[in-house]
Amino acid sequence: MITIQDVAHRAGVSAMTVSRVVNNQARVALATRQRVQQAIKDLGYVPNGLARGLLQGRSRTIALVVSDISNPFFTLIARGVEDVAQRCGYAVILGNSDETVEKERQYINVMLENRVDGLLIAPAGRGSRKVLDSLKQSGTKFVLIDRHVEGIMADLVEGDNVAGARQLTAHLLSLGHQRIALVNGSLEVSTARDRLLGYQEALQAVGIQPDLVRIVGNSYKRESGRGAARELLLLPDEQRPTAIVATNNFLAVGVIEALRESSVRVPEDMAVVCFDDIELASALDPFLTVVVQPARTFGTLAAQFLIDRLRGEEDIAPRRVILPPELSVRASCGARLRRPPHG
Amino acid sequence: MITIQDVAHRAGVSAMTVSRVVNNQARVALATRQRVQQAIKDLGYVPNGLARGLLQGRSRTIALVVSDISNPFFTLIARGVEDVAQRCGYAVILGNSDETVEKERQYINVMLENRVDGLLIAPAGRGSRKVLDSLKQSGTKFVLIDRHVEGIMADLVEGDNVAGARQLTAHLLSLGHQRIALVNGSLEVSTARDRLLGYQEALQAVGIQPDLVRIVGNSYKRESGRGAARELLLLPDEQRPTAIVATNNFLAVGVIEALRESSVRVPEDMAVVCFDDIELASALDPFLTVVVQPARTFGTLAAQFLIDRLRGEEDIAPRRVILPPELSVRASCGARLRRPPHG
DNA sequence: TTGAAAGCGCTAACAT
DNA sequence: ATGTTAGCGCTTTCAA
Repeated sequence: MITIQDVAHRAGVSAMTVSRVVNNQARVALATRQRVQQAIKDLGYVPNGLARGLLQGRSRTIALVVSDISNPFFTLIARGVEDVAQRCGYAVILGNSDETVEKERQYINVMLENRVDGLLIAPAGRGSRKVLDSLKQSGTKFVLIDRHVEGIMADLVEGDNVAGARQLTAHLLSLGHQRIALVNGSLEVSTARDRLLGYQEALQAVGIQPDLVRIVGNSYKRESGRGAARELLLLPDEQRPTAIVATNNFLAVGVIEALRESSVRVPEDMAVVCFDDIELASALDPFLTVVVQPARTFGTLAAQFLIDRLRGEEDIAPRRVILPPELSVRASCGARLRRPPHG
Repeated sequence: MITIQDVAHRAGVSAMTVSRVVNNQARVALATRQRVQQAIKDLGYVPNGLARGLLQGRSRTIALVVSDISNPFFTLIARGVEDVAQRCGYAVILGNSDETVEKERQYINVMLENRVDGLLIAPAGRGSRKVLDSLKQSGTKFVLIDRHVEGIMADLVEGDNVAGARQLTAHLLSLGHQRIALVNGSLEVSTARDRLLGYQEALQAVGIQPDLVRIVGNSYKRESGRGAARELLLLPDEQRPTAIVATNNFLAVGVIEALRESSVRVPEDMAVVCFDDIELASALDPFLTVVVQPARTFGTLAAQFLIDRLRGEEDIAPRRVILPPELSVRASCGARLRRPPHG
């Protein structure tokens, strides 16, 4: 590897001068600067960020830890983060926690070893509190994305999950549905808790008992949605829901798969609505009503917050932003309750 | 920050001993080891990867540069890469080139500054050759994903794009279509060139001139697909295609959007097939025939290849893997040509 | 405007 | 089984 010394030697100057050129510092004679730049090109010199980072105590790198990057919701967040980071001169290291606190902890540790300047985290659950507390203690900057954790005061960018779930449920009510089930992820995650709340609020507001709740263990997975829907279909006719609120895109897909298995048509026989857009699908064949969150903005905002902190906003109180979701109504005709509720 | 010296001091040993404990090296007395581990815990010591990397000349970090992480195809690749990297003790730095050679070059440079041990790259185009050549020259390990570049011999994992396009086109022919258009991305990218080839082969095999080709400038973007489809709709009836092959998921969505704008029904009035699955959508509402590629496997394989190289397979010839795509036929009834071709 | 010296935190190589 | 020395490539500080 070419070092700064090599360049210095070739250009007939000291390493310091080369350093100054590389970092665009002022006090270098034009002629010298050009000579140095030529040497850099000739030798193909690439500064060693590790050495620089070691010395300066920062790496110009930030971490993004989400549950699963292959969820389009987090993908969009990643894209937003990456854009902002890039513009501000930071590289992004990626980690998937798979919704487990343990894997999350491991990742965060790796990130800390790599001396990331800060972290963006969608915490896996309440158990994340421990790691986050120790991060806080060590003075490491971080921003929470999409999910909060009780007892952790930190910068946060999330959606209004209560309102979103309320809107979805109210939408179904407005179409005439009375028996509305909720298929929800593990309550470890704040989004699941908040969405449950919104669902309950909407039903209670019209005097309906919110008792058709299925909490899947294995959070927000397609398989879980499928299992939950199967259970619901086993209910006797007069208890079976006529509509299902799935609290996330993966769950919704699982639910619909299970319904199709049993030849239950969507939305004619069973209305389905869910949180999170289903990306390209929606453009193609509008089929189910969803609550869309500005995921990319989650990413850009959070990254911006983090970088602001890194630039020295030490003692400013944590910024907590709650972005409003948007109800995107589709297939509302099909979803309208056709037969009067049984029984 | 806590350094190894601090730990050494607290445990009453030398830094070397601490280092040995941290790295699980053998020759440390059990008692000493425990004392050191206690000190590490007490102080919350996290080894400095920058210092270690500087010394050892490697960072245990690899780079992934794709055109756009928010394309589900690349998302899945990223997930595969991340899994393998994680298992092998590497962190992954992410970059989006947005299909521009210039942004790609910048990213690669940043990655090199961060002293990544190797790179996984889906090159933006033929212009990528320059960067890749210089990577090669500098001895930096890299693996190409999804796209090859003329003149660059390196490890490669891609799909059989010629065969895939041939299958899509043949499928349409088998349904009775004769005027089949191709909406393709910029020929800068190898996938676009190969897909064009497959399309041409399939048509020529049955004696049809493959002249209904639209190459969009702005590679593989939704907007481009929309524009191309609009153009095709402007053709006089007897020239207008009855089916469209879109060479990527984004283009397909754009095409379908444009068709819907003009009240052309898919697939009844115009059949559409495309490369790349449309993720969750396909599970929900099978509507168009696609060529699915094992994207996640692209990622895991490529990462494996890279890591193999990093572990010292210096002089082994480049491994070039071409994974077979799979034609997933859907909505074939609707896509069958109904009216005999005009004219 | 330029350079010399010192040291960031760690571990390879060599003692003991 | 443990310790000492030296130096990875860079920049901060001070001097010229």
